[in-house]
Amino acid sequence: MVNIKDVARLAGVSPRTVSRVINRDKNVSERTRKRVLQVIDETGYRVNLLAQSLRSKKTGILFAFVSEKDNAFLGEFHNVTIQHLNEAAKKLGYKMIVSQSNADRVQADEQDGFYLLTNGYADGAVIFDTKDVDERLTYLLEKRIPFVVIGKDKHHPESSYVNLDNYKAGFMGAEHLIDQGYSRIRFLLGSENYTVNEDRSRGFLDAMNKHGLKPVAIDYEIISPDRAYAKTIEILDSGDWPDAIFVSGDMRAMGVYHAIYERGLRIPDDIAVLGIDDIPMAEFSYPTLSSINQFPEKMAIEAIRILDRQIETGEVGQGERVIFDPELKVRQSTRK
Amino acid sequence: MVNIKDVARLAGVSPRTVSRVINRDKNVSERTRKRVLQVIDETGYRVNLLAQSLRSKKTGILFAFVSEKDNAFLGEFHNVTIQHLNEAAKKLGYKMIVSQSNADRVQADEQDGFYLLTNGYADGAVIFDTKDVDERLTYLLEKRIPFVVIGKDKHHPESSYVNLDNYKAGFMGAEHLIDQGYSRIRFLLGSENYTVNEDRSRGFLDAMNKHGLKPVAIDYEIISPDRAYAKTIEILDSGDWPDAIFVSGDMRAMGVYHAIYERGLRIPDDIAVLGIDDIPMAEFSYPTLSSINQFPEKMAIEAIRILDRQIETGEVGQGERVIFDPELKVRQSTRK
DNA sequence: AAAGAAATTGCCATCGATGGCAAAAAAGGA
DNA sequence: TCCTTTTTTGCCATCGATGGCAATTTCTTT
Repeated sequence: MVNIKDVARLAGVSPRTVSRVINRDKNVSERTRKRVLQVIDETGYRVNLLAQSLRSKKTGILFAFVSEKDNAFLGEFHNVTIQHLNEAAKKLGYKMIVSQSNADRVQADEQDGFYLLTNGYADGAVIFDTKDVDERLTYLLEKRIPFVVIGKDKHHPESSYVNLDNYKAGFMGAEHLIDQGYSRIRFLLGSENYTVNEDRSRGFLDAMNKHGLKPVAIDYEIISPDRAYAKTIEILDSGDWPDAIFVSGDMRAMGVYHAIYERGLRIPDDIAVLGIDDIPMAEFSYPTLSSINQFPEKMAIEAIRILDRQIETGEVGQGERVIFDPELKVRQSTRK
Repeated sequence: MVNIKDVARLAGVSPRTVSRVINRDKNVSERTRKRVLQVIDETGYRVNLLAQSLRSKKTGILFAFVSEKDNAFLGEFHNVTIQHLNEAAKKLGYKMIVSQSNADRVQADEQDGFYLLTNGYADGAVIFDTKDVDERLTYLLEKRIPFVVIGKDKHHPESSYVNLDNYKAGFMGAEHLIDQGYSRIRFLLGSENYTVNEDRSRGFLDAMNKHGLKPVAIDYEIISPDRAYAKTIEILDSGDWPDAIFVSGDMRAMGVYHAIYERGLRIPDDIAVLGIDDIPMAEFSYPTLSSINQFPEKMAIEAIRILDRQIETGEVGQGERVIFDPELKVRQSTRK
């Protein structure tokens, strides 16, 4: 592979001059610039990013970490948000990369994406869905490596995050269903030890209490459409039917739909369904799915902005936070 | 950030010795090893991967490139395959990273993932779904940068790929529907200029011809569940109903389902639906979705194996190919 | 205890690029 | 034309790690 010295030799200049041309330094005469550019073109020379980054102590790369479990959340919030993160990162001149990394694995094996971040391959990271206690965050704070959580980290006052007001989302969802006249409401949620879900369930329960209702149950570990399907079948076959199912994640709501259809029931007449995420499919399902919007684009933009600031100023651990208000989109699936 | 020299100084040895300890070189006395390890522990030293990779000319990193458009294929084949690629890569000691990169952008802007690959940030790449003509592949071949396509590249005899026999998949799907007694079949496909889709449609048409049938139509650009929904509504409202819809992508098949439900029709009695991918949801939908399996896990393993071989041996451009036979999973959605 | 073999450690150059500064070349002024 | 100023270019050191080899230390052996 041709390097800067080769180019320099072929162009009859010093490597330093080639470097200047590459970096658009104006202290280069037009004549040499042309010559160098031509050699670059002829040889197909590409600057070595490893060397550049080593020297400059900057990679211009940001990681987005998804946990292995998350990836099972196919087609939901993460995918959409990553799209937006990507765009936002580009706008600020960063390169965005997605990698898997599991919480609770600080001294992770070298294959884990987290290893790349801690060992200099990136300038910072966006971390999705941290667990109740996420050792990685403690580690990053200690090392002063920039990061932003998408979700909530209640354990470190210094960590920055961008989050939906999940308490409000849970509250709002329950109250909407109650408003519509539903009262035997079941709430399907992801893993219990994620703060996001903890908040949602608190909000949900508070709303139920406020109206003097008890939820039929809150079901955890509903982390995919097929789990949602299986759980709903189980619920319907138990005989003790709810009149509404509130489910965290629109894709999972589709699993709920199928179970309800399979048992010959109708939405929303027999059972209402309310989702969270408001993905495009919510509008293109039958019946159209009521859902709570998380504003993934706004979240992504804020996340990158915060990360960029940390990287630029070196001020890590300022505990900058942005909380979004959930927005309810009422469609057919909850209209009695 | 603490570096190898700091550790060396604190441990009272030379950097070279620290390096030996890090790399588990056995030519180090037990006493110094202990001392060095202790200093590493105390200081929290982490080896700088940029420096390591620059020196060794190896990063141990593989990219998986998804095009921006692909990401709209939420929750489908790509997501699952990436999971498997990740695992397979780990097994062979690589770190796997996902990035967006668009075909036809060789001299891409610096933010594009492709730039990272061509400029030394990775050892090789898995490229999804190349277009009919993908300049990137030409470029990588010329530069002798290892890559494997998941899909098919009919333009370069030297490029390696792992692929489903898409012709056969199209053929098999059509023939299954015909066997079941359907004859007015519509085929919904992604972008026309992807070789994958070209092959599927050829297979489909050949099967129809073989049985003396004409497809009602082949519809392209159906790249997401919502597009599938919209197209199906359009089809149903046109009055000229098909009796079966064959759709590339199970997630998109869900869009078809919703449109059919919305128009008050039943699956498979009024209209049959057949998907491709065989994602978990196929089994957990109502009715369960017949689908054609692409064997994402096997594909991922083969892809990584091929890539690893290229990297290890330096033999790039051998045109190694692995083609998988599609497997039809018959479920309720196509049983008359 | 001396000599030779084996184990351990350190020095230097290198991977590819660039910041800082000095040297060289070109331009401007009298 | 000579001197000063400005522009252009090059040298050297450095980012952090490691391969190759030489130097040193330790261990064997007689």
